[in-house]
Amino acid sequence: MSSSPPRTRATGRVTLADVARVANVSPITVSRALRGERAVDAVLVARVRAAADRLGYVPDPAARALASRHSTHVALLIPMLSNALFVDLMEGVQRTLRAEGFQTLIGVTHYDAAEEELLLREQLQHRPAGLLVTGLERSANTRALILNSGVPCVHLMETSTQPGVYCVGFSQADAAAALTRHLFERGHRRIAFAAAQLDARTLQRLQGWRREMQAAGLHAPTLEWLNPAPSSLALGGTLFEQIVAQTPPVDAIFFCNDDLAQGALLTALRLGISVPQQVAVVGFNDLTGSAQMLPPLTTVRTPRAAIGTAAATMLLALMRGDTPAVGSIDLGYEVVVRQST
Amino acid sequence: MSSSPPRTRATGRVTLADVARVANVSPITVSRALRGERAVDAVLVARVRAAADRLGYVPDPAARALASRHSTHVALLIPMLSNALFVDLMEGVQRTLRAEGFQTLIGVTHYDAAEEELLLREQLQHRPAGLLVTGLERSANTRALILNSGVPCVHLMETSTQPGVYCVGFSQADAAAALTRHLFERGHRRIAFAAAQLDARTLQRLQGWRREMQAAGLHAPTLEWLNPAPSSLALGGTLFEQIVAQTPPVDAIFFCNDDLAQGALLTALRLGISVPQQVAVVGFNDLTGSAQMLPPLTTVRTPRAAIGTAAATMLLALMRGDTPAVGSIDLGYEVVVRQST
DNA sequence: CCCAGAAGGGATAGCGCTATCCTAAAACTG
DNA sequence: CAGTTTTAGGATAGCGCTATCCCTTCTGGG
Repeated sequence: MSSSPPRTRATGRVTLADVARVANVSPITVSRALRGERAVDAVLVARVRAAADRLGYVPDPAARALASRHSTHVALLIPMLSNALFVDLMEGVQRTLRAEGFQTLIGVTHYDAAEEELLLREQLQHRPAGLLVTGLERSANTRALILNSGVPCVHLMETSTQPGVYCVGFSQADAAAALTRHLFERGHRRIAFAAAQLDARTLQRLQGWRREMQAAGLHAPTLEWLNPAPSSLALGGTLFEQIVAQTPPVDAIFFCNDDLAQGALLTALRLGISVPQQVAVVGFNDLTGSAQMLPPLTTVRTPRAAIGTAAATMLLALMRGDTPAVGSIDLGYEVVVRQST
Repeated sequence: MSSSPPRTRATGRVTLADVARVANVSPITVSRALRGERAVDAVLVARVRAAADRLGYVPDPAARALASRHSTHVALLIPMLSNALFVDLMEGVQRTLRAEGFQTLIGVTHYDAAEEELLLREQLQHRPAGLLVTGLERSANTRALILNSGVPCVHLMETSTQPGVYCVGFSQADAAAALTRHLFERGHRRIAFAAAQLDARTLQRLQGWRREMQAAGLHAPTLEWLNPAPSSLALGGTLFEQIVAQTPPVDAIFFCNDDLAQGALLTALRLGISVPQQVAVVGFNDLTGSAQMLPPLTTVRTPRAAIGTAAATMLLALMRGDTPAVGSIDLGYEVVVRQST
């Protein structure tokens, strides 16, 4: 009984060398055959494949990363996962990257620049193959960190004309402006803008609203309700109560996010304030539930999943060493008119 | 100008060897000093630390994984991220693991056993240091995969008395039973049970409700409304409409999840059906918005974040090679009574 | 028919770290 | 104080893979 299995390594793992032995080629040929790297004779490729399958060979990512100096990890930094927006984004990213053999490592920044920098530092230690970050606004420090790392990076949710900066998103300001014009069309004049969190994208929406209000000569500072607290249904309700108590009364409220707007609609029901007759309400992002509200919420549908997919595709190109033809992809938005206006 | 920097490697990376040279010790001593492995003289540790700081040394995780045959990755498999439940779970896990230097890799199974097996296979190729999976129910194949991998594994959201199986969760059936008894106390007799998705935990809740209903002699098959479609506000509304149309009328509805219940409450408002006067409504999980509903929703608060934290802590122990004193941790639940009952 | 160039296989040498064994000195034991 | 054990540093040998260079064979043009 001296016949022993062909495993040689102490770890008992099936290695490239084992496959090479069985296929009767050199290890490097196995490596090339399996990766499709360089030209390898079709006959040998078939033999290698067969041997690998028979032995149940699985390449070791750590060894691969060490030898090639590239991991198969992509770091994705997003502000929150309690916002469905970012869940959709993440799923689009993950699906696309996974199909190409990349792992997605998610970091949640909680809208905190310092936290983002820390997460980035941690992630960069792991030599990610690529980087996906939310938005363009970050500390000079963090920006330098990304640049110096040499890791390809795509920015999500916004657009930019800056050369060498890769983005996939849409114009938050334009979307907010379009929604504001929709309120004008419905005859609303005193339109309040209520916002929470006050991150970069929220402020861009504020700009879009302001632009239209000022152009129409309707802007007034007292119409701006900016609260730095995290966005929530409860806060939306509170803001709504405050805003409707204001004199002279507003005839519409633009909430910077659907969850605030949903909270407002529920509070309106509780207070017996009729929407849109007494006051119209709009939200932003078209989150789950907005269509089920009473009345259903007018909002802006944003292409989150598509942004995730497109950004991941762009990153894949960058990681391959290609230079994308366009550095900034604008995927647009869509005003969804429902009964709240 | 023959003085050159001490970097020797072609990659330009600061390595352990560089630190060793500067600290005037052997590389293995640097390795031990920085990891706190074995006893190293305090003086040397200080010297190594100083040298590492000065050079900006960052260990290479790939090399580390290759040499030690352990990655610092933990795979977390969850059914969905669009359910806030799992987001809370994930955040608890990630925070705990990150503090100990572990990376969390999230896989979303979409409640699909085949998808779960595929994800698991992919993850195991990366030699994770640990595994966190949702629930106990999976194919024999998948269970064998986990067992044979030898990777420590903790199961989330449920409890078990089986030896060698590590769990952190609570009894879904008991929680559902408690909520059913609450409805009894409120005088309800004809209590429908409405469920979607029909995953293992949903069915456990069904069992808990059935147990109480049968014990009270109130059970009837026509009270069970089981829909395999994914849970959503819209589906909750549809189910509600169907159930209230039933004769003889039910006086309460137990929705297996808060999103269904929220959809039901909104539909009740639309239809002018008063809750809880005409029909009481309860949900499960106490998700965002349930407290803001009209009327606020009676539900069961589940300790998601705590489950994530406790499971990660247990996994850390297992990865260290320790055997936890208790294999199954029950973190309980809390019936939250609001105005919908 | 000779030679340049391409195609395809392999040998070699690491990637950066840690497991393992070894050794010398220090700290015990009775 | 000889003999045993502990402590702590280091040498060695990989972990499993790929980058790089080299060599042979084949192709086609002049």
